[in-house]
Amino acid sequence: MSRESRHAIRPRTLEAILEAALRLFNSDSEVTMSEIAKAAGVGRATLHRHFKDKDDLIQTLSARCMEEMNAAVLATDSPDKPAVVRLHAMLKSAIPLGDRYAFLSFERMEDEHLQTAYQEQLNWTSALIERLKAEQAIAMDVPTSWAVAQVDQVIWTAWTAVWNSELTTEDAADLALRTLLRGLS
Amino acid sequence: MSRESRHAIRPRTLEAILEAALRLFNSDSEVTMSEIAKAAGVGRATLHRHFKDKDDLIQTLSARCMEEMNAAVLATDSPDKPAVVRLHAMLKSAIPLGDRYAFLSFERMEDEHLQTAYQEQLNWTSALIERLKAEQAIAMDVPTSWAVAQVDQVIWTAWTAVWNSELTTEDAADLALRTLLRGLS
DNA sequence: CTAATATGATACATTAATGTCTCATATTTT
DNA sequence: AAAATATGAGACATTAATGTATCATATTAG
Repeated sequence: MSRESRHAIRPRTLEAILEAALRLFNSDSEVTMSEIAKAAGVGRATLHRHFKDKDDLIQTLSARCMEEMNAAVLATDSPDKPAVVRLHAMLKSAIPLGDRYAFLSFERMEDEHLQTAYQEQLNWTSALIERLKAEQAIAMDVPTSWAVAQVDQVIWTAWTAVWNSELTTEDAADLALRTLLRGLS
Repeated sequence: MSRESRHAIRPRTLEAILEAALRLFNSDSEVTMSEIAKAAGVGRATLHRHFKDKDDLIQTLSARCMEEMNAAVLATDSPDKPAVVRLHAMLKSAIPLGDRYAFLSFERMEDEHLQTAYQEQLNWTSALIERLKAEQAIAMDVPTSWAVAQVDQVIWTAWTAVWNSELTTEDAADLALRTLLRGLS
């Protein structure tokens, strides 16, 4: 929402738009503004009133997803506990937000502020990986970048399994934790 | 190339187009035919002469990627050897084709024939997972669908690492194998 | 070398999506 | 209840991508 809106946006309208946009972008990245408006049950003009263009919408949605991810992970984090516990908590928080995760991964991030925020996410995970190594939960000789990538991927895989009703969130988080700890040991 | 071309296509032209298209689609799914033509060093008219529309190009490219994947995997497969050996061989073959893999995963497959071919790929992997279970290389209680997803994801992760010059193909395949076997044990 | 033909460049028409505007209606605020 | 204002619907203009046709040139095949 870069445009200094001449109209304030109603909460319901904003939520409906962002929810529909997230869903549609995840099922097909080539979505039109018309389709988003229709799926959100909102007039096309309303969309253009509040979002300058598709990039503006994507940027707003990206920022929202990033905030939600950060908030969810930080809310359940306990820096004092063992890294394994923290990883488990992180997975349980992040997996239900897998759609946000996927969106952030797929969309190109042209916005610099957002890029650095995403980088901080990766750094957070990197730091956790290092602690896992220090606590000998995973092997030292596994490249940290590899481990971080595995964490990213397993969140997406777990979310997909949950979304397909193959697993519950709990089971998916447990399986993800086990897969990661053993796979990287 | 659904259109019964009034002009035959020259091998170099076809290769240049498909190579450019694969590269561009993987870096941004919203690519125009113009961009593809330009990247391929080919006239825009030539593109439209041989491909009815973007879907036609995607379909042709998808079929090509599928064939290459199948050929590469089957060429190095030894059905008689232990499943672990077969998995390793499969990873070594598939990782260098990670870009094909990614393309097939990202693009929606509207073509029915292609969908079944992709499903066969997944079935092949499923069968391999079952044999790994039978040979006690991985745990019985890991859902096969989870294991298949892990294999898919690790190929993509490994290819990315290779593409980023973080690992060699050999190292990536070894790391992928190790991650999978331990992670699913 | 010559004929056949695939290509590139250009011009042109068509289409789909975008972005803007107005105004009646619905919602919220006071 | 009345005023303020966000929304929906539709008309409209603009733009970007698409798809087609022509013709000179380059490439290939004979």
